[in-house]
Amino acid sequence: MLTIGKLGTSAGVKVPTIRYYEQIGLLPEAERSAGNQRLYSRKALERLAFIRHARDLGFTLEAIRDLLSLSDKPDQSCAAADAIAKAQLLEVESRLARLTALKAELERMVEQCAGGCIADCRVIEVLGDHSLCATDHRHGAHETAA
Amino acid sequence: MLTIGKLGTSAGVKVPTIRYYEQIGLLPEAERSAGNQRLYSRKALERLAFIRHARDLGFTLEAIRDLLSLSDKPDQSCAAADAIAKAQLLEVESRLARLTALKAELERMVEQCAGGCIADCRVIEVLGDHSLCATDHRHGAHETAA
DNA sequence: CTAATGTCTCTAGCAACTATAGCTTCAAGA
DNA sequence: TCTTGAAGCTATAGTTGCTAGAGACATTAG
Repeated sequence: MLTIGKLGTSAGVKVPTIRYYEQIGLLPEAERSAGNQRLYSRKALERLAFIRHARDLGFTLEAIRDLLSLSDKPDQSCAAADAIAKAQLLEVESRLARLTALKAELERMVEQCAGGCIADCRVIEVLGDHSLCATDHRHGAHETAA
Repeated sequence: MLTIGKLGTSAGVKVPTIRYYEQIGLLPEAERSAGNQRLYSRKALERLAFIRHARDLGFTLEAIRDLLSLSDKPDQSCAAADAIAKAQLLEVESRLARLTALKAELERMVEQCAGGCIADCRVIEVLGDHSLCATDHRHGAHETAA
């Protein structure tokens, strides 16, 4: 059995984050030692590694919750898991498209800056006037995860 | 003079967001009508449009605060503004790189899923085992803005 | 045995809003 | 003029995914 610290190091997750996952029900309540400290099995480590990996891939905790409950039912169709992954892929693709446009706009902005004073600064000017932009980066989906 | 609603529509910013910007000092306190309602000038509209545009380009409110205070000093060098824009460009580029890796991994995952049952699902399997991944998307910078 | 480290709970904070409740003000129609 | 409905006001709490701190207890190395 692992203490919370060992578990965290093994899975690459910080200790308070593990407690947080338990608190929101993403991890089951851990067993406790005589002195009330959390103890974790190999299985718990696997589950946490799963969460960690899915987070790294940008899945929300809600999506991970669903994926975990699916992975607990090995006999069911994987259509649902597939759908979640596909949705995440779409998310990532749309963010990618948006970021690509942003990058182009920022590059344009930075290139045009001749380095004079603020009054002549293209950075400030472009920010103040969207019509100076080449691409349509308006009202984009603002994101939360990587 | 514009009411807060008109201002919001003109700038493409929601009314509560405008009040929030005022609250955190990004917008100056608005003038008030006899009945205590906020009233905005053309200048206020420009300032809000600037903020909106910068947000669309992914600048944080902190960065925008700096850019705004710079834009109020037209005689100074634009080096600082330039630096902020360049930092933002770097940010966007690093997010882009990360997202590109994520996309590849998600595509692999989704492609490999044969559509059977959970026990055979590549999506679940790959999530459970990082070593099945092609790229290094581990411990990436998790972001907040677009 | 003691000191250092690890763990415990609880609360509050971060960004950047969004939503709700319960009130007042305003503009337009009857 | 009255009334109704939209728009405005304040204040507070919620969102996501953690992170940081306080103050107390547990464990372990020397």
